[in-house]
Amino acid sequence: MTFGEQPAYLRVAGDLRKQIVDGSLPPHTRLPSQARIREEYGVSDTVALEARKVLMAEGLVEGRSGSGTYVRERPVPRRIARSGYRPESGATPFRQEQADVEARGTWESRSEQAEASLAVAERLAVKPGDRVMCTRYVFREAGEAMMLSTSWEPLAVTGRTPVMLPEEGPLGGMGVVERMRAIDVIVDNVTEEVGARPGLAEELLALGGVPGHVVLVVQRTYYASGRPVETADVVIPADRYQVAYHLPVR
Amino acid sequence: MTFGEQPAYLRVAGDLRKQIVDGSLPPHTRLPSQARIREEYGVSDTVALEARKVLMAEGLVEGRSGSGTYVRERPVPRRIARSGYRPESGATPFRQEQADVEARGTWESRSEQAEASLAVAERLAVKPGDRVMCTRYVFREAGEAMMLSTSWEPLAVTGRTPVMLPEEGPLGGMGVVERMRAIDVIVDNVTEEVGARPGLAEELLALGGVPGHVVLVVQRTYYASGRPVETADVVIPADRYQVAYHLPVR
DNA sequence: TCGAATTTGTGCGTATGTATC
DNA sequence: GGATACATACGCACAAATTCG
Repeated sequence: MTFGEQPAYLRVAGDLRKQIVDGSLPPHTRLPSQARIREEYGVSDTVALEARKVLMAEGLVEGRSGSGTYVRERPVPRRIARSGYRPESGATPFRQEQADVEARGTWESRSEQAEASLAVAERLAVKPGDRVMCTRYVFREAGEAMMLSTSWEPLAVTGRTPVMLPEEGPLGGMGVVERMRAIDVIVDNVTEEVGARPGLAEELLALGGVPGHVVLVVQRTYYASGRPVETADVVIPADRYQVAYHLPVR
Repeated sequence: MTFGEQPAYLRVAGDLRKQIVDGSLPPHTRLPSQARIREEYGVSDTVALEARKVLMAEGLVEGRSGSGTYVRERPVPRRIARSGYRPESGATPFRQEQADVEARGTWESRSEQAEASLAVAERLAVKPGDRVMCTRYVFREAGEAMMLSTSWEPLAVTGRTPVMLPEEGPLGGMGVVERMRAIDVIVDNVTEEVGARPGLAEELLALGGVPGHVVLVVQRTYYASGRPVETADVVIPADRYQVAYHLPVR
């Protein structure tokens, strides 16, 4: 029966997907049951099942045992600006400006001294086991957790200075660049490496997500004259946020 | 037969997974065929199949039709540089330099005129239905598909010029900035919005993945004096690549 | 409260196509 | 060409959860 090119279950999944994305199957509606799919498309039970599985794997629908398969809501992700660069003229129509999440909501943090792991040591260009200050953050936006961050700073840089603890003292909570400048460390570069993966159970617990949700992971490292002075892992739920960069060309 | 707690296919998948992660089934080795799994675990063909599918969905193994199911290598994701900024001094120890994927491998493309959808029109600051040139790319790195890209350019900018078709003429395949410069459009800004989601079945088919795998999606827009001149959706498999930005501070 | 119908999730057996060795 | 193995497909069965009369 497969005289066509594409497997039957992909054809069925594709048709249902089209109905979902074009809005004829809006969120929270039930899509046809396995039995109805079988009838309407003239396919077997296995094909109908496999097609549903494809859509579930894509996160478009969610199966509820005994009830049905429902179209999931997909909120438009908001943008989190990740670059200090801003256009010079005030009136440019960059979309970015419209929906930027204000960098500062509320946050909690906890700092502790630790020894640099292999991975952190490499990122900070120190030896594994060197003392670092490790700080964990939970950032909230309107009460809702929007990102987790774990930051490491070599004590070789901040040790025995007023800014050793990121969230204490007169410059507490001021940001890496400002704090470093206070001890005459001029941050002039930053690298951000953006990856993505399924969120870990603990992360999604903190972020109010569901197991299987995707998270963005930003590995950020600040440099002062080529020397790394801080590195951080930022974990962001990808269904609610994206990260935006604005760069000059040439 | 399911007197245990968890489904049989999960039990089988779990046992095989353990052998993979603890190294007794190293990369490139073949795991037992469906028939052998059926015998060794005393389960049906369906369960053996389902167990293999779980491992494939997790990206741990890869099925090769007619040959077997093989344990995949799990390389550290490589970095794709997304910014033209480079440090001035040649000897800086930025990790970024070490593993950058060379921007140009091989690629295929197909262009066609189309009408701007609502979303594309907004990104290009044109009216929905305006004519645009739509080009789809598949980029390959050592033969393996590493990213998909769909690009839109308003014909109001490139129409009736030598660079209307991105991949033809003397500047074919030269990149947006160069092509635009040839018609006196000076690209001076770019925004990149990075999100992530489960890949669609067709995307993962093209990228050699499996339904459910995570992809990074970069929405890139080039601007010339505040006017959008090109926008693109770049789809990248997140298990193999991450995107790297290198930015000056202040 | 009870029970019947529906629906998903899981499992079984089989058949065929097709890629690889 | 033949043997092997995966990929797709069909049909069926049953348990658990949900819904509804």
